[in-house]
Amino acid sequence: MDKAPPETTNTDGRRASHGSVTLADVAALARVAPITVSRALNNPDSVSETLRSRIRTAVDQLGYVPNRMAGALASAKTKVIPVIVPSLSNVVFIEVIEGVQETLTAHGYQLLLGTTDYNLEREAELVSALLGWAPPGVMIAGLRHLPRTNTILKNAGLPVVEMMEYGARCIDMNVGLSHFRAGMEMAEHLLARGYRKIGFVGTRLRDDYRARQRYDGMHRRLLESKTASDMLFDYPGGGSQQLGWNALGDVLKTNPELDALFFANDEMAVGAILRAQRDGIAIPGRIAIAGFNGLPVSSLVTPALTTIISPRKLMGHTAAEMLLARISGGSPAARRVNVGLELAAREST
Amino acid sequence: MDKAPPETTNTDGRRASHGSVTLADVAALARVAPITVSRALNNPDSVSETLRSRIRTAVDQLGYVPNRMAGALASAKTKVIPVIVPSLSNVVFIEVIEGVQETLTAHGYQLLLGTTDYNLEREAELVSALLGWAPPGVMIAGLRHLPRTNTILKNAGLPVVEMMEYGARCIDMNVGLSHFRAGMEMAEHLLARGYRKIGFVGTRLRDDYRARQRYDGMHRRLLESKTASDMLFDYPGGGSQQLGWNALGDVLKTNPELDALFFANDEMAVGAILRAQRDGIAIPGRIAIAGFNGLPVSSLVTPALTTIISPRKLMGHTAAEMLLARISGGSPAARRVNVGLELAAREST
DNA sequence: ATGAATTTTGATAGCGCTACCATTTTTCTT
DNA sequence: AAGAAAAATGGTAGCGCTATCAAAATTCAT
Repeated sequence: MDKAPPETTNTDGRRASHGSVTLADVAALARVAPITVSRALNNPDSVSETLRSRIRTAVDQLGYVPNRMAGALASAKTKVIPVIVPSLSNVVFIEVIEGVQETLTAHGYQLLLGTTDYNLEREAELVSALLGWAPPGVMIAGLRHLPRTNTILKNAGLPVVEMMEYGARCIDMNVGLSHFRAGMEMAEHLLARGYRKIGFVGTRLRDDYRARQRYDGMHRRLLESKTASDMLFDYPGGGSQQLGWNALGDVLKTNPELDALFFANDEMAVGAILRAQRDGIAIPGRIAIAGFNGLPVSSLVTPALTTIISPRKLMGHTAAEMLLARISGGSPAARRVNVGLELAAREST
Repeated sequence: MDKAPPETTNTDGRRASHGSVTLADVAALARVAPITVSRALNNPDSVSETLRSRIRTAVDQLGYVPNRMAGALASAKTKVIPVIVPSLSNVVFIEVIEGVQETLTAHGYQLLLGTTDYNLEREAELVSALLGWAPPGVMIAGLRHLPRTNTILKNAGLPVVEMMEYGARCIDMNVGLSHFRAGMEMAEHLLARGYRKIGFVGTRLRDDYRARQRYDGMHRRLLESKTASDMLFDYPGGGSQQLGWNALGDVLKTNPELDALFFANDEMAVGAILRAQRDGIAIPGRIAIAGFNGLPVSSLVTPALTTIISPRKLMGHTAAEMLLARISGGSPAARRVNVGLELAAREST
């Protein structure tokens, strides 16, 4: 905080980055070689106490901030990890990111965020662009990508974790849960409670193929039962509470024969419950409602929402830990982890 | 996708970053000078059509991904912008980030995410660390930082936008709203509806000083009125629906004389409403409830929640636009923007 | 005390890219 | 057609840091 130069450009007119205080300046002030300063900062134990403290003083005095670019370029190592998710509007991704962030931060890594808006083309571009940062690993949502994306990631030869869904084939590592199975379990539950005409309400199902997998799971189980049938409702727009609110009205009007609705997520399901409350529609009397995710709100609404709880933060933690394990040369406990799911049977069904 | 080398290390045993295909390789294949490839990629118009297509072919054939570190080091420019927020558990920050992300992405910038967990010490470290990426600008939540943080940011001499709150003194640019005013307006509203004993329910108010400012605003207005009084409740933990749910019970038991509760955010307020619904507590008959933020759910609960709507995504967009304007040399329309707020008087009061 | 093993420090040479200026080629002017 | 202006291309020299190996200083063993 003493004599940081106000100008961003050097006096000689040549390029300069930010504070313009370089490692060499520190070295000069501390009367040591630049490489020693580098060591003192990155590997303190390899420098004697004397020099270390002299260097620390110089660093503080000059307000030196290491240029990560230069360091990364020289060592071909960074501590920035791209995390690629479809969207930030969905709480689910947020919580996974949170888990990832917590673990990464604890190990001194930074998170470089990319969103694809469920567009695989954009995902491919993003992966390419982010690889330009020479990251030590990549975290990405989903198992389905363009062939191009798979190729790029495989060729990059770095640790990759695919998150959110669990499946047989992954690029490198995989942490998630089976959405197909989630759908089956919910179908099982609804059948057990006597529902026979079940609607699945989702949004943008062509893009959100994980929600679609839940539908497929449900559909399969209902087919097996031979006594029940389903109906698929696909709305445009994000899976918000407002959408669930609207959907309940629509569906009841156009398909009064339905006796249960399985929503693609808790947000929508909660919206539907709030609508039912407002309009005096009996749940589960008139129609049963189920969701997916196990958001905290699901247990607070009346009636409490039947849902499938997914361990989102755990997923983030696990994924980050696996990645870090691989980065530091070791191998993770397992290359594929199914974090599982838990059906919470509550009042709404 | 042709001949990407499987190894990460060079044959000569020296360091290599990722794909190891460099600009020089592309140049060799296209039979031009490296600098021409650089130009073809960064400033296509300055290269003839002939060479440009020859270079593009070479790039595709080799699967070349530019090394951003090297580029950034050489040009002292990056397209990565640090965004520093207290937490990801709060929807409010997410929506601002979303807005920021949309605008930044549209201009080819990347978002480097940092969270402080409401810890100013950590914030200072984060700022320092992120400046090491020589970013062209910085976005940070809040106007209150450690003196050290202010110094670092000012000395860095780059565009800085402070978001979320609007105030007189900012490091460089500021986009937000006045939380003090929000508190006053809510007090005004509650007074107008005849409430006189008002509780403010928040969490971690020492850290979340913006919530505290809302309380201060309310307190001031109530003092002026001379007829009303307030009471402050400060809970530990995050401001979740569950916490609002619990708080309603606590507060009614220990302070039955209260006739209104102003929650620090909509999440808590909605939790309280859901609890009231479940327990048959009349709102606003027994007690009025108000929130802050204007989350979509606030208008879906019964009774609909009175709240103050803050334009969060707009804040993110505006902030990002101002920053980009400054980065590209221009100056933003204004250095300080008050995005304003809107009180939605609904059924819960 | 003396040579060997160990620790600490330094000199050198890039990492992959772009700024800067010089050179060549093309287009324009009269 | 000859020279001037403009456009396209290239050579050189770093950006700030760290890997590698070499040298110096220290500690250890006998």
